Amino acid sequence: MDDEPKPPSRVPRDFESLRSTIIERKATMPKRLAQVAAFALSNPDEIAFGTTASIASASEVQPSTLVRLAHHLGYEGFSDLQSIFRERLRDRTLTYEERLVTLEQSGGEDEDANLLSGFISAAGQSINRLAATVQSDTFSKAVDILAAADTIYLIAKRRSYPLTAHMSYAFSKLNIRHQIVASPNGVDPETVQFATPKDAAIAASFSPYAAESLGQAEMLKERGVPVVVITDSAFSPLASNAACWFEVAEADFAGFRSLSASMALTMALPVAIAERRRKLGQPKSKKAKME
Amino acid sequence: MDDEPKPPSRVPRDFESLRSTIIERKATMPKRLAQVAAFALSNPDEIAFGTTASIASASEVQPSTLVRLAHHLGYEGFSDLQSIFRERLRDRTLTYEERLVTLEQSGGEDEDANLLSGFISAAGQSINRLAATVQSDTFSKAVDILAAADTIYLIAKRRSYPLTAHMSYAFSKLNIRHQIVASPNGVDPETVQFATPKDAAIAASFSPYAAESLGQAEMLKERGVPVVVITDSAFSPLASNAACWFEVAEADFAGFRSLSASMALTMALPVAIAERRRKLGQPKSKKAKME
DNA sequence: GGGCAACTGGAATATACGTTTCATTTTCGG
DNA sequence: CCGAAAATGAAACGTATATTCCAGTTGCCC
Repeated sequence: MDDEPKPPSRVPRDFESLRSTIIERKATMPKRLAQVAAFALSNPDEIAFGTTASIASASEVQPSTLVRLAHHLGYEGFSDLQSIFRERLRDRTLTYEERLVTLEQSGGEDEDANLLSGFISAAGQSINRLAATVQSDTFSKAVDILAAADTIYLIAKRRSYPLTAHMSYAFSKLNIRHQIVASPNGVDPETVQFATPKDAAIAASFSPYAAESLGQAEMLKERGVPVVVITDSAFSPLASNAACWFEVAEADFAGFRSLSASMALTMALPVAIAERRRKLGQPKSKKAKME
Repeated sequence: MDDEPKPPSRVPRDFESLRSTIIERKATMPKRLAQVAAFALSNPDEIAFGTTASIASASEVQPSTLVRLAHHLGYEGFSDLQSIFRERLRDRTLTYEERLVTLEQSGGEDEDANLLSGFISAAGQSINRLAATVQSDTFSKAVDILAAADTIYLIAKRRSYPLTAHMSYAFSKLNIRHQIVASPNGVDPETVQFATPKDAAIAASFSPYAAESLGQAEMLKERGVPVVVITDSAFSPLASNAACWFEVAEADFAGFRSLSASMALTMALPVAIAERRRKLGQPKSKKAKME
């Protein structure tokens, strides 16, 4: 009955602590309690909005079990437990989509503002999609390859060029030897010829794929240089040549595709590479430093 | 009593329609109804989770007024109205922060993944902040200035250079005459000297401000060239020289600041300029086309 | 395998909730 | 300024809700 006298372990007052607590204690819980606890974590919104009756039938337990779970976790009752699930939704920061609706409405007929909000929205969508689909193992593999490289060749033309521009800056700051394949005097093919299998490359290209980028990536592949690819689909001609590749689905607006997601990726890469090298005693970057 | 027989105007079933409906009809509503309707729009979470009693006291009306509002809008009762506010929270897509917590937990000790999620998170924060703080009038003013310009000079060094790189691409695609102030052979000061008061410039720089950018912006200002500035605070040395300026607060991670927000802004600018010129009979871009 | 504690299901209960009702006040046209 | 209609405040009402209680079942230790 008096389950709650638990002075040692404090009761979680925010969703994340509650989540950990449940995961931690689930193994030692009675069957029905564990059952409804699992349901709660996979259907948090159901707990937030439902009633004891509705949740009970959805999770196939008795309403009383919900109260028992709450007591078991140290809460005063189901309502107390429920408040945690509600707080989670309550103060959630607005998504930009929602903010932008407000912006659009306040702006009224202001076409400029609509344009701006459109691009902001596209950027947000891209970021969100990246966050949802990121495969961390692909990222790790890319870092493996690039951290082992002597020189990293950077290939990205036209719309994707800003990615290269930023990576070049970051690599420089981090003492990582690299070479942009974008000369003003047309010696790109020759630049690529200098690459050896001890080097590596990052190639970014999105539909419609720049012919130059494809050709250069192809050439590197033939020379045995591993190429890390950032592109927009599995059907990209770049993907087939890749040692590993990222699929980044950028949203577009007014015909201009966002670069936000790719940019986040290309910001993370240099730092991750530097970090990896630091751990391994920086076999490459040290060399680069000396010259 | 029978308020609801309103076959013509359908009852809004999603939050945004409800919002519009309320805004539209607020003027013709009785005092108390308008009062609680306004409260509902500014405290939607309160409606979603509160009870008639709690909402009534918070908005300083009687509980019955809530039911009256619901009926007035055509709902079956308060609970029906409340469900709209709940749906809004229910299916809201997760914020990346939340997704990334999951990513971090699933990734466990994976440091690479943490780095990546950090950059994604920083990008998302930047976008969100921009969405929240955008002043559309500043944007309009910037477009006014730039649409009237003969040639647009682009100034952004080092970390901000990708912004210029993208704008140059977009301007080219849109047939807008521009000049990047970033020559490989050190003639930037001379380039800037060509500018006249009929031109305009976009300068982007963030702390620590690149001395070159400051100097060139200053020089343009002295020559009477209006400068649109993108920077990170009102105290930026660039802000004082600006014809108009944007404050963009980029989040940073691992010492590298995100460019997502500024990038969204610099994507919107060229399109907005092109659009403005199209409306005004493209007095400048036509000229640029001919030469 | 017996006995005890823990767990579970289902009904009982007190409460809090949304809603309705009605008296009072306010608004506005004549 | 009067009177009808609308709007409002306050209390009463029925219902659905969270919670408790108790009987039945399961699991486990001695």
